[in-house]
Amino acid sequence: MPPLSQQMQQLSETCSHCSLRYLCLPDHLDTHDLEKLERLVDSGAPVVADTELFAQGDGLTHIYAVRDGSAKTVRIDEEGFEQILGFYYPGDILGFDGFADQHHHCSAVALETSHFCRIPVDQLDALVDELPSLRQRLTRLMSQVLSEDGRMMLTLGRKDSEGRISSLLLGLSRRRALRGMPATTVPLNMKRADLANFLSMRLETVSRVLTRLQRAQIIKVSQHRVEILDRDALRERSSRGAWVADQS
Amino acid sequence: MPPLSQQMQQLSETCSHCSLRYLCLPDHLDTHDLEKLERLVDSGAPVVADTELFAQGDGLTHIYAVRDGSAKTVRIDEEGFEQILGFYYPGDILGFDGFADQHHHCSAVALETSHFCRIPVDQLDALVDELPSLRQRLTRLMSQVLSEDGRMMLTLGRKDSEGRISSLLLGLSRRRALRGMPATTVPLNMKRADLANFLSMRLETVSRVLTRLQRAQIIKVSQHRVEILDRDALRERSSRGAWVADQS
DNA sequence: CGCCTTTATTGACCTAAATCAACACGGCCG
DNA sequence: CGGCCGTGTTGATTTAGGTCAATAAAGGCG
Repeated sequence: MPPLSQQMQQLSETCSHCSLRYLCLPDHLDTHDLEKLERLVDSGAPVVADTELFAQGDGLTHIYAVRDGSAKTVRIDEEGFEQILGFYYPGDILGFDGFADQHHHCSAVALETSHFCRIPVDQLDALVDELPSLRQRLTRLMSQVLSEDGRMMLTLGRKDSEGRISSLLLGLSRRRALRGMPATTVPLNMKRADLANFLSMRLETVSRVLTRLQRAQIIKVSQHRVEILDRDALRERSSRGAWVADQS
Repeated sequence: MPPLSQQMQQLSETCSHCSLRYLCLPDHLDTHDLEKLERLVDSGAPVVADTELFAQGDGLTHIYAVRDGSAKTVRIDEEGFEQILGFYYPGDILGFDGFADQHHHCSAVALETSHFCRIPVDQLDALVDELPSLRQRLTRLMSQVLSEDGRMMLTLGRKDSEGRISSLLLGLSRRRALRGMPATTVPLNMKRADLANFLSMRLETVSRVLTRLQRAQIIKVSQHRVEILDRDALRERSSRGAWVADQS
């Protein structure tokens, strides 16, 4: 048996054996195309917590897939305001927004010590011209993000604090389920301030809502881990908060 | 001289002569590639106000480019809440979010009597495999949307009512400038309720803010048209409202 | 281990904007 | 021309959640 480090290396570099291949880029590629993609992928050294994977404004050289661990993307707008745009888990792709002008429009930061697959954009680009299946896969992934963004705008715009937290928890739980992980336990690896920023609330409010939901026996909070006790109640609250729009 | 109808027909179907080609799909395509794209484009009949171009859930058969007029996209989420996702002007593309699963995730509705270029997705898809330049163009356009969505989330999350309205007005103005139209006059072709829905405010608040800005000599409102009198002040207010996030 | 910094919770107060409600305007049709 | 309905404006009241402030855990480090 090869030493562990070499084993990991191998694991990291073969999409074909990756347990996340159906979530990630490789989905829907045949073995031949997949091989070609694999050759581009390079799994770098582990990225420690709070380290930037890429920074807003950087040229777009790579896109990244989360292998293990987690990350957030942050954007600082023209006026200097900071907004967390999303949290990313194994199988998620980081960097799509850089295709617009070949520069990243947000920074990506590891939430914990994590591993990422790096894919050089120029080579990917060339390969995409060669493999229609890969192009289609990329298009779909981007389109998915688009459609999730829509959902997020709705959450930010229409839901009250309880609705936002509930939606977030359900969303994280759903994404865990997709990855075959226990969906009743949701680890909140990010800080309260990150949650608050992402949901556009104050961290005091996040705290309050979490304890309120806990008192209502809907969740059980323990520092950086939430147990979902009553999923239906959570769903109910995630929509309750939303207000109906006026008729146009 | 050919009759007007025929003249328009011709105008509609040749991207090469379209004044919007640098905003729209054709940008960066050479004449040869452009010709091939042109053959796909079909400009249908005029779409009257409040008519659906496509409906949420419809299969993705075409994507659309606004030729003249304007449109909005609306999404109704699982819980029945309605959210306007965006307003679209000449040169903008509608339908990108359908690539995820070949179904539209929102409806598109004309705000006024408008013309759209229809592009059949299956043929576009085939052409994209053939023309790397077109693929790149599409990727960039989608990526642009992604990056604008980010900006919008920031607006919805962090800005107060004045900031939201100001940002919207500046945004619309900027987009007019891009199209070579007078940027100090911004027509608000949508209803107040649409504005309110889009910005996640109540229509009363929209009204109040507009009059407040008018009283401050920053804009001049007349039913469905806003004159920007003091752009700097508007810019100032568009950021003033935003609150700073807690440090992570 | 104990100190100090960072992160999280809880409380009291206040403000922006939602809500409720009345009213005004403009266009359309009889 | 006058009434009516859709649309927009303005006012009074309420409330969710932001703000300020104090306290409590938790984690890091000499």
